[in-house]
Amino acid sequence: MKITSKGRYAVLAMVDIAKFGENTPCNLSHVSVRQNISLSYLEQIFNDLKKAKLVKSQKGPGGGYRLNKESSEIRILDIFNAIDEQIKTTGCGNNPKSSCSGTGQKCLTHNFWENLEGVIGNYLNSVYLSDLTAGYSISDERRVISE
Amino acid sequence: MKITSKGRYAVLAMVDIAKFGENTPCNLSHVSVRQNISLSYLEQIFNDLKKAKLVKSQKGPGGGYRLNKESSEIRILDIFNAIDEQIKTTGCGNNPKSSCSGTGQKCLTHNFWENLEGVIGNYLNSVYLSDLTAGYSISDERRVISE
DNA sequence: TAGATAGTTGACTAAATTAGTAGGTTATTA
DNA sequence: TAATAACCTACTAATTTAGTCAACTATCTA
Repeated sequence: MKITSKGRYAVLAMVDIAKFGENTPCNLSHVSVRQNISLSYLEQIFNDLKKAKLVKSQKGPGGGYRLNKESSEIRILDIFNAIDEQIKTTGCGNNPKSSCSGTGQKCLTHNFWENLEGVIGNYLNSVYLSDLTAGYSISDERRVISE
Repeated sequence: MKITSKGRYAVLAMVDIAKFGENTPCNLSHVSVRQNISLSYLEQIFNDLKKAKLVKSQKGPGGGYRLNKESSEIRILDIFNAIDEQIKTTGCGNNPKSSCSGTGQKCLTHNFWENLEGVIGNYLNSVYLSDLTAGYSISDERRVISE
């Protein structure tokens, strides 16, 4: 159960933009240095973010990226969707009608995995970019003591 | 944000064992056929499950695997831990003191990712194997409508 | 209008991980 | 003692990830 670096980077870079791009556009070289992410990789990510209209761009000197909405209107789930970071725990294909593991019917655990996806999705949908820039604290949620 | 097949298989196979192994040990060939999982792969998985004492084995003809506890005492998180399916969304190493992306300090999103891990962990910790054998329903939890 | 800046695009690739396969050994029981 | 089924280790093919590289286009400023 992991997140891809792309997903982590996308959220981190959006927080960076939200934080440093309030008055002036942020160019990716700066984001790259501040957050320690490869510039070329950032370019790919911002390509997706722009297509999803989460950011807008300005070419040329002094240009860069800015948020396209208030950070209080951008949900983390929006960022995940933009870069196609799917929340996918079931074994079946994208078609919701398709069966699990090619057996022609739902596997014994299908509903459970769907619920897990729901739990994760609900959470990502409930957190806004503005929550992160405000210094989201660990005490905001109970943590599980695993093991 | 995905689960590995190993993780999916482990939970599915445990449900299978819980369901079909009540009176007699389940041999993995049968599980393999019923759940459509490679036998050799199942063997590896059950090796881990046994080490974690979630199942016990019986060699020889008529042998197989059975649960080592009541299914109402086995949490899904236990299964994840047994096969080392980690819930890991932060970018930093295993050492909790280590920094994110080698910068020597926590990244801007660190707390958020930790919270996400907590949300997932709490959920997996709250569901028992017995919930799944009882026909866990999608209506047990609210689902998010994403996109 | 030249040159620098910064976004845009697409093709390519090394490394890591996943998802197995293959082949044998050991223990048990009928 | 033959069949069964767990146990164990090494290997590998495929996929995904996490980038790199190279070129192009738009825009601003001097």
